[in-house]
Amino acid sequence: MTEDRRLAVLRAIVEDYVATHEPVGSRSLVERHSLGVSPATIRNDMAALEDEGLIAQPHTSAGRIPTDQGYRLFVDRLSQVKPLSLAEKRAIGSFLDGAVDLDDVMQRSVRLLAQLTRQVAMVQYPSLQRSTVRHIELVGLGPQRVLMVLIADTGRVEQRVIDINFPISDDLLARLRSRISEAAIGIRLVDVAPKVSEIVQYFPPEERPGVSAIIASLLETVVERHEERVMLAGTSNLAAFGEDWGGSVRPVLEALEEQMVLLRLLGESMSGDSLSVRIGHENEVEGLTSTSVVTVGYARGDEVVAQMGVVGPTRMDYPSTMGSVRAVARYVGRILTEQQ
Amino acid sequence: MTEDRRLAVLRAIVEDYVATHEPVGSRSLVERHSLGVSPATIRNDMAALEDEGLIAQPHTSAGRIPTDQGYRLFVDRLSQVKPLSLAEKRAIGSFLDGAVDLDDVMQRSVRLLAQLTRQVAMVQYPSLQRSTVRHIELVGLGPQRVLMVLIADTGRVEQRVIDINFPISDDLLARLRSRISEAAIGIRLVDVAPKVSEIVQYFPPEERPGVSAIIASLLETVVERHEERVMLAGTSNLAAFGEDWGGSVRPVLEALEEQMVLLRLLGESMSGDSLSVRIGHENEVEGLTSTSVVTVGYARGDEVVAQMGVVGPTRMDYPSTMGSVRAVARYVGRILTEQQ
DNA sequence: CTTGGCACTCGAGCGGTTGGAGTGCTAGTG
DNA sequence: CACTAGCACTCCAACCGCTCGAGTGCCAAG
Repeated sequence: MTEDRRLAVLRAIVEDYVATHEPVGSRSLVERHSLGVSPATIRNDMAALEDEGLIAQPHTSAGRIPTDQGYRLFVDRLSQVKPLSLAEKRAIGSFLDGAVDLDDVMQRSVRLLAQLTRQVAMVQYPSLQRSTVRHIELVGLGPQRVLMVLIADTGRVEQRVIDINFPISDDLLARLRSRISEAAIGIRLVDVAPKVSEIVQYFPPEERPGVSAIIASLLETVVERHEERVMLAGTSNLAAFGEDWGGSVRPVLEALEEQMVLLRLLGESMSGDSLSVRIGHENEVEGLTSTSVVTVGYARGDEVVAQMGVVGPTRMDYPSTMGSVRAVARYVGRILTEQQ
Repeated sequence: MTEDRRLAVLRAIVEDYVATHEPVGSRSLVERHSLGVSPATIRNDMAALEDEGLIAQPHTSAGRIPTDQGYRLFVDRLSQVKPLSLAEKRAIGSFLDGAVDLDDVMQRSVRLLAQLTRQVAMVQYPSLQRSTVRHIELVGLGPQRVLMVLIADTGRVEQRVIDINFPISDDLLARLRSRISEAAIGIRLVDVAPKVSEIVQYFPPEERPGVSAIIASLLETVVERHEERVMLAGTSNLAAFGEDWGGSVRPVLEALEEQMVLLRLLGESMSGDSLSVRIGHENEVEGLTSTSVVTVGYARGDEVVAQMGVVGPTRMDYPSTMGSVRAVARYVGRILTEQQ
């Protein structure tokens, strides 16, 4: 079937281009892959593929390179996620098993991911919103200053210093703490706001100003503000593919410096724990339109709590990258699940 | 005096080269700076400067560029720290004044510094060692798990989850907390270890295993481990001077990704609050031998608590850079001092 | 539908040439 | 003694023209 061969040609082009970073021509194609036809035939197929917008030539009389659409089709229909080698699996284990903290787990996994894929890795902290509250602590630091510490079941710890315009006694603080704990512990953070808001009414009027200041601050801090955190690693890998790759590294670095951008990259695919691949212009983030982003959710128990992934050139090795990302995500998921 | 003119020539060379990024020749030098002598004279001076190792030519019949030693002399004797413009001063104020947290202050200042200098900025958190303990909290998370929160007078908050092999009751935890507080609050962290170690003896033998586990963990965590933290910003500025600048960006990015390297960069000059400038090969860190590092300490009250600074190409505008770094450091110091 | 043949295109690489910027040196001047 | 003018020399950067090879598109034949 001729259509089949065309796809085989596309696959071959993608693979060769990813391997060599050079436009691939009809001759070298038949030499490397045993396609059983002559270069001329391949040329016809290539012309067809070019009409369909799957490949392109940088200039007349050069080989072809895949377009974003070409990669898309390759990823969707022509490739399979490549499982890691045994050595790589072991590497994951030995790299991550020593982690003591959630912070530690996050940091190790992002580094690991960068190292495995030789690209820029990002790992999002487990979402606060989706976690349940395990513990809340209020500590008086001074007459008008309170430290609030919140611990989620994922092991995430958020702290914040709150300044209030009303003096707060230790006694009040203790009562407040137990009220809040009562109302919030075991509850998912998304659902905390209404529950906690009510508790103002349990306090006598003269205490309410301080109480509601703290509560407001608590809600604002935890529910709205730095809600999601992202770690980054492997930016030096940018230099490697920046050299031969057309564009300059600058806009990419700039984009990656913005937390907001990272969150968008990771957030856009909050669809579950299946691999998400966005290729070239599919990324709406300015500056990253010639990169691809591979992300996947990782779970605690059977609930997806956040995303991790990598950013690399569109001509990356998708099967391997997807394999690495998925493997690390699963391992992190297991760690999170085990350490109840 | 002929020696004076030579130095003037060196200064002119440095200034021109920093401005244009191109080797500067005798003719253009006399044109741009009114030195009152002819190019030929300048050439003689240049030859002398070259003999002294202060300037060099990339190849015969090209202009001269300063050597590391040339910059050194320029910084030490030929330049003055350039005060910021009014607009810049205002920018610092409006940028930093809204900060709510220590985290916030750190993050804002590092970004500000990157923006002002257009280089890579680093800011170190106030040293734990040099801080005094303001508050210690122990919170039971489960039968064998404790969260420890430590707050320093600088506003720095460190938290850590500790796993112990002995069950710990809430009551014991409370007693332990008050003992530790008693022993540690108001004490500098460097001096905490001996004081806190003693308190094991106040507990009955059957409780000692758990107690000493917690204390050991506390000391290890706070005194030894991630002791110093550094934030980074402006890596995208690397790309800008990577383009025309000889070397590739890669090794620099790699070096900057290592916390340890950053700490060394900032730590090497813990000599006080005076500006430190390390030029080119004076940096012993591999990968940064063609960059310069400008750092300065910032103080809380009258004690230097940490360092901040920037990394840039050796051909940076030293007076301005030094001005910016110093100004931001002072402002941060003021913020830290005011918000007791 | 496939294939071999053929003319055509275009970029990369090479060598030679030129122009300009810059130097060092020497001899001359206040 | 310090400075200057002039001159010969060097060398890079840019330009030009050339060739070579890889690659294409098309056509006619199997």
